[in-house]
Amino acid sequence: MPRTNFEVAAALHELADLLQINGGDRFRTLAYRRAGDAVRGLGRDVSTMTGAELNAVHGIGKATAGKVMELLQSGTIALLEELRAKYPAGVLEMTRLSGLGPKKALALHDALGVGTLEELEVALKAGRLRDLKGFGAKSEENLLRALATHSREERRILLGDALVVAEEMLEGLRTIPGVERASYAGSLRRMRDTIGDLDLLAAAFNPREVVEAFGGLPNIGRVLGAGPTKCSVLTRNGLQVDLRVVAPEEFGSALQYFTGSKAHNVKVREHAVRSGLKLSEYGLFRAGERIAGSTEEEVYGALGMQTPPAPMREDRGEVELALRGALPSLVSVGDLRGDLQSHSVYSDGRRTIREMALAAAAKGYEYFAITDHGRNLSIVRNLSLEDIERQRAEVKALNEELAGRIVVLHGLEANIGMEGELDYADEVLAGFDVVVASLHHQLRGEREVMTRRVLRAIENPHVHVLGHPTGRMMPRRPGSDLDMEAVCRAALAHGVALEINANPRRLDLKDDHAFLARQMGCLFAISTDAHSPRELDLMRFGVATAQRGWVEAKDVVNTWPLEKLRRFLAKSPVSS
DNA sequence: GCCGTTTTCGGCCCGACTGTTTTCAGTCG
Repeated sequence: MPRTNFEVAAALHELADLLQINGGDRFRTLAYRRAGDAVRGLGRDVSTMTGAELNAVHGIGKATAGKVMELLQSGTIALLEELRAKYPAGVLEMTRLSGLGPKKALALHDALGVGTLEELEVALKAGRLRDLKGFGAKSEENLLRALATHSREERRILLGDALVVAEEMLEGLRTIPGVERASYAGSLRRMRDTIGDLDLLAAAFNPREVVEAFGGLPNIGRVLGAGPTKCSVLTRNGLQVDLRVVAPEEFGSALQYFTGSKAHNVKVREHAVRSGLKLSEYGLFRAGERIAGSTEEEVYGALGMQTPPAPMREDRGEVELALRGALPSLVSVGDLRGDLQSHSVYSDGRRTIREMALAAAAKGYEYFAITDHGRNLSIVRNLSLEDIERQRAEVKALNEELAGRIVVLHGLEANIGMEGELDYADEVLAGFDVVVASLHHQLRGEREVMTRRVLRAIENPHVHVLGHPTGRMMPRRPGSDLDMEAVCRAALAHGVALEINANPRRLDLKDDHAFLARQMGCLFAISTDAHSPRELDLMRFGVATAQRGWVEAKDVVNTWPLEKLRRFLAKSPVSS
């Protein structure tokens, strides 16, 4: 039975797609698609919601709420089944081909009886499309190519990898004569955990020359296409990059447009229309006259709203808040005073505690926790009871040596066992300054089982932080199926902070979960889980994920001064 | 189907490109 937000959203999107093929009212189609987006970005678990609660969500009306309830209770939607019976799955799949939308896919189905990708290929090769109205030799060629590329599975790359490439390319772009400003846009600027392709934007008066010079930058593998103001290229490692060059007075509106998300843009443009204005990538216009465009702040300002930070732009209510001047003040990298998860040579880290501490001090941190693995994580070197004593002495000596520069906290990353038990007896756990409890093995259990394990760990009075809560590891390992609302409730009740692990392969809590936890009033720790000094720099990815969840600095325990953090670690009341 | 500092009815974002046409529908982002 479907229960995850992802599955419900997928069903609504499929319903929208099939209705579109069916040729119904296109706004009805749009409504289901928006409702699907709303479910996906819900933050809370849709299967725990009542019909009335669903109906209260913006973009979900009475009819859609009814369909979702039907899906949750019966396992499917009658209308969806009806449409599935009417159109072979292949028709829907055909619309995934680049250049083939619902209208043409249906035309192929009706005129030629084509109902699968294989049948389409046969028809194409037999030249049966050529004489069909609306198709020609060119469509034939394009569809054959689309079929060939379709079989390669969709590739998205990790945020961390994409950002490195983007910054490299921006650096190159800025050296091109005539380029006044340049930025990356799209899902990368919104800091999504994975990125499809890179969108770059430049401001210049000589777009043609810029486009040409861009194609010659060192890390470009192949130019896919180029026009007077834009081009698409493949980098040497196969990432597609789209560059668009605009006039400087259009840069802000273009950046706003290309940053998205699409849903955010639609919402903003609707507001513009209601205000008698027109917003496009070329600027904000009143009666054909540009009234804003050179910066995003100018554009949003002229619309009477605050500028939402890019990670918030997912149409989760940020437009409404920005219009009321009520955007939250999101946590930023500069707010952090320390890192609460890291590893040394005592477990699977690559450097000594001293080396790690010095690197943390160089970042300007006030405190820093070393949290090597406990003894039940047998796949890596871990802490024996003797190790713990040696480590404690080492930390004490280090704190004397580094007094005034940084405070080292003696921590542990405890492993959550099959029954929620941790590595050591209570009196051993009590000896650490900070205990992070994390799942590392047997992550694929049933939701009830996994949730029970995590809840037991949270209830342990010596645990301060729940580390990388779901254990996901992108791109392959999806993470445990947890009742995240129950986890948040327990964390709140027991004074446990939820980690937002900043490693780009984890980003766990992920954005949606952080959004939910923030709504429920939870506390967070944003930690790098660094295994080397360099990995301390990963912090910005954790912060970006927190921002996507609308997390504020006051909710993040490692933005607090050491004294306040110590009260939290002592499980004493923390005044704000 | 959804929604409301113009609206409980009548609207629903904007522009570019492509391939097929001969003025435009479909697709995409």
